[in-house]
Amino acid sequence: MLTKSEHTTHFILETVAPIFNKHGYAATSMSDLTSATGLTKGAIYGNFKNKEDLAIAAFKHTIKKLMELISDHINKSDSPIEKLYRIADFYRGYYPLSKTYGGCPVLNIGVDANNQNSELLEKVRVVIERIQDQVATIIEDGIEAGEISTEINAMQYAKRLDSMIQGAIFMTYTMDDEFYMHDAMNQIEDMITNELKA
Amino acid sequence: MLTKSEHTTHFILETVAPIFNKHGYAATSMSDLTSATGLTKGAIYGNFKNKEDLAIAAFKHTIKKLMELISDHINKSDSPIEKLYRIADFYRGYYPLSKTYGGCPVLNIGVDANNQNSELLEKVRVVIERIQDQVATIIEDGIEAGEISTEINAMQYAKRLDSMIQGAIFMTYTMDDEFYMHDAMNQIEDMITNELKA
DNA sequence: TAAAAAATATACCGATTGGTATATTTTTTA
DNA sequence: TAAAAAATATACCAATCGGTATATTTTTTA
Repeated sequence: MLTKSEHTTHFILETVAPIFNKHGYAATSMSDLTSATGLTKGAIYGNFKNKEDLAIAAFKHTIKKLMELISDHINKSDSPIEKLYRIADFYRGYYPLSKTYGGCPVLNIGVDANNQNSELLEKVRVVIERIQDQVATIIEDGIEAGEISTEINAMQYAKRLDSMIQGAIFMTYTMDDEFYMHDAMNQIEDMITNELKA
Repeated sequence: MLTKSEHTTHFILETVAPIFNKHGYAATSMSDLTSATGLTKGAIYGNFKNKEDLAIAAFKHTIKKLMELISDHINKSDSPIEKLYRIADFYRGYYPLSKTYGGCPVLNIGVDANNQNSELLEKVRVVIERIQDQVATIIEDGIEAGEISTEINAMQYAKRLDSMIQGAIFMTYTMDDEFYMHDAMNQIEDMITNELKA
């Protein structure tokens, strides 16, 4: 059973994460957070050392939830090449989904933390590397299974896909137009079919 | 000849634009700007209505300089298809170049302004649309000149290229690794050669 | 259920925020 | 070069900032 403070910690993160994600670190004030949670500074500072610690915990909280969602979606299939198609399929619905978290945390916190908060930036980098490692592993599994061409450099391809996805996320949010996301996923599916398949 | 205040206005924009671009709107304080310029609030508020007006003017200032650079680079060739290759070539050097402006203003201000400053976001959108229109026009010229396949949807392709470029910019900055930019430009060159060419 | 401990609220801190009214200086006009 | 105008500096404003010490309340332990 969760203790009272564990409940409060979770509640604070759940409430606060979308605010940091939407507005950025500097533009989010502690009073924004107290009024959103209905708690006082005493409660928040009792559970988190300071604003930066809270922002980092909030980022990790959102990432954990998102990573579980995408993992669940991918692992509905066992075939590596099918898993890649499933990644594209997941991101087709990413705009409305990520909106419920206040936007894409990798994009928003990545840009926000650059030149501003090196500790937070480092967390973003670790997440990006983890995502790319997972995609590269799927590609390598596909090569081993004979589904994917041996010509493919798994890590390079994982980075290329990640870069295309992040670009589509940025454009979709900035222009408020899902065309970018859908077009990028069409392109990625074509790449899987025409470049990756053995 | 420039008047005194025109000089000052230009000097303020030149000094202030990279700061807004790097730190974002909320994280940039007026005292950051007075100490960077060596001017007082009186001087700055004499030339700009308020902080938001200054941020908008600073964004436009950087965009104007960047657009001139890329236009000059592209227009060294007359052939539409060569112009497209030249776009890729321009962005190969974009990381060190844009660093001198405090980063990519479209990416940084686009993310920063979303959910925060609708007026600034609108300026970013107008710039993105202008860039895409110019690329689409080059593609259309290429189709008319028989250099580019008639199968190509110019506007769709311009958006796709733009999205890929923005993704590469984000990844390059966030990971501090030019691999992403170079790999994306290799990919774009391949697309021009294998998908666009008539 | 009473005492101890943990969690939360209250009240406050000095520093900084964007912005302005006015005084001073510099530049331009005549 | 003197007067008018423009540009800049100074000094100040109320509001808000992140953070903390302490009081109060709630929860847990015994």
